[in-house]
Amino acid sequence: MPARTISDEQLTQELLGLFRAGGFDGVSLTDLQEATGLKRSSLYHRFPGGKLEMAVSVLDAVEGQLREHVLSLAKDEAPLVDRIEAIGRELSAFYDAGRLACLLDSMTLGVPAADIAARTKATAVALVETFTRLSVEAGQGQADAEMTAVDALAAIEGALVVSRLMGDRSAFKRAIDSLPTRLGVS
Amino acid sequence: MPARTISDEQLTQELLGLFRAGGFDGVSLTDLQEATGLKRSSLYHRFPGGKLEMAVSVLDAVEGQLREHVLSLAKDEAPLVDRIEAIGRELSAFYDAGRLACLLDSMTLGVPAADIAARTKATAVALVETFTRLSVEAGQGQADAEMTAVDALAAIEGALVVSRLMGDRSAFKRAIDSLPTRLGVS
DNA sequence: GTCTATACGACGATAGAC
DNA sequence: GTCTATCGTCGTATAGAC
Repeated sequence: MPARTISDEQLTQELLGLFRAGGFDGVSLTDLQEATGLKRSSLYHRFPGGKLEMAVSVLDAVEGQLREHVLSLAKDEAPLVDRIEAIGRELSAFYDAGRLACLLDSMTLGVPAADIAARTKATAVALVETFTRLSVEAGQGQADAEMTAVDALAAIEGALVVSRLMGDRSAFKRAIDSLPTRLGVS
Repeated sequence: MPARTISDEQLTQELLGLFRAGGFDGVSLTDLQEATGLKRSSLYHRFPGGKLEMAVSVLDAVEGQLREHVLSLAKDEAPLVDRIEAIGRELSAFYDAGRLACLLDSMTLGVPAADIAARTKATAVALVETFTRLSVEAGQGQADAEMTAVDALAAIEGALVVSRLMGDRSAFKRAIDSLPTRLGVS
């Protein structure tokens, strides 16, 4: 079995970079082969389902990374504020302080394939559930906690859009920095 | 001069519907001719610059509508809260209570053409400037007003993304309803 | 596992009849 | 002003050699 010239992890990261910036329709197989250094047919060897399978694979990888490296922080032993701030730092790193678009936004334009709609929704729900738990822990009632959780996610997503539109990253920083307050930590 | 089978206004509205939902790359000329009832070549007769000119034309029309029907409300004679609420109602109508995506988001994915980047930015700036003026009028200092204005726009944009992701329109309603408070009206 | 070569449809765009 | 017909390119996807 000949060695792979690029690892699955690296491959997924390159695909992620393109899909998050351009969306599903905005990225061509030519773009993908240039970014990965693999020819079309090699990409099809790795992803027999073609471009759709590549996109789904990226979404799965992102949800996995998110759960493992970000949302898991919510269950640490540290004080509540510290955990929320740690999550904020991880999110800021994932979006390169607001310079990178959100995959959930770019992949849901147009009429997304069912696989894509289901996975983007699941990832959004995972984020909201974590924020909700933190907010409940901060003392909010369940209903209020769910609302503030959704609004916190919206603040981040919106800040990323505005950052792209106006080239001003300060809104993203505020969305991250305000996370503890938003979730109800005095 | 033979009569036009579809008015410029109707034509632009159909193009807007497609571009806001699918973004520039996500919409094909075939989509456009089906939505407008005009054949490719007729679309090119109206927009010699092709798809890019159609997109730019839509962006210009939206900025015009926004200035005329929404932002103009900021200069009415009514009390400040009433004017902000009126703007909220117009924005809610424009986005069909959160069911429709924002053109500024969908058109800036990928590497947008220079014309598109310039116009989306100009429209975003127009919104922020109006929000800023209202916030200053509410008693905030200039720097604070600019921040809250950007955050208010981000809240709306983010709520639209979340609405699309999770199918929950309540976040959009909250973003609109909280507009007066956000802009500093007690 | 990766490559070259190719199939074939959809893409944006244009020419010319009416 | 709208149409039919067509161009050349790029899209996704596949076959088969190495």
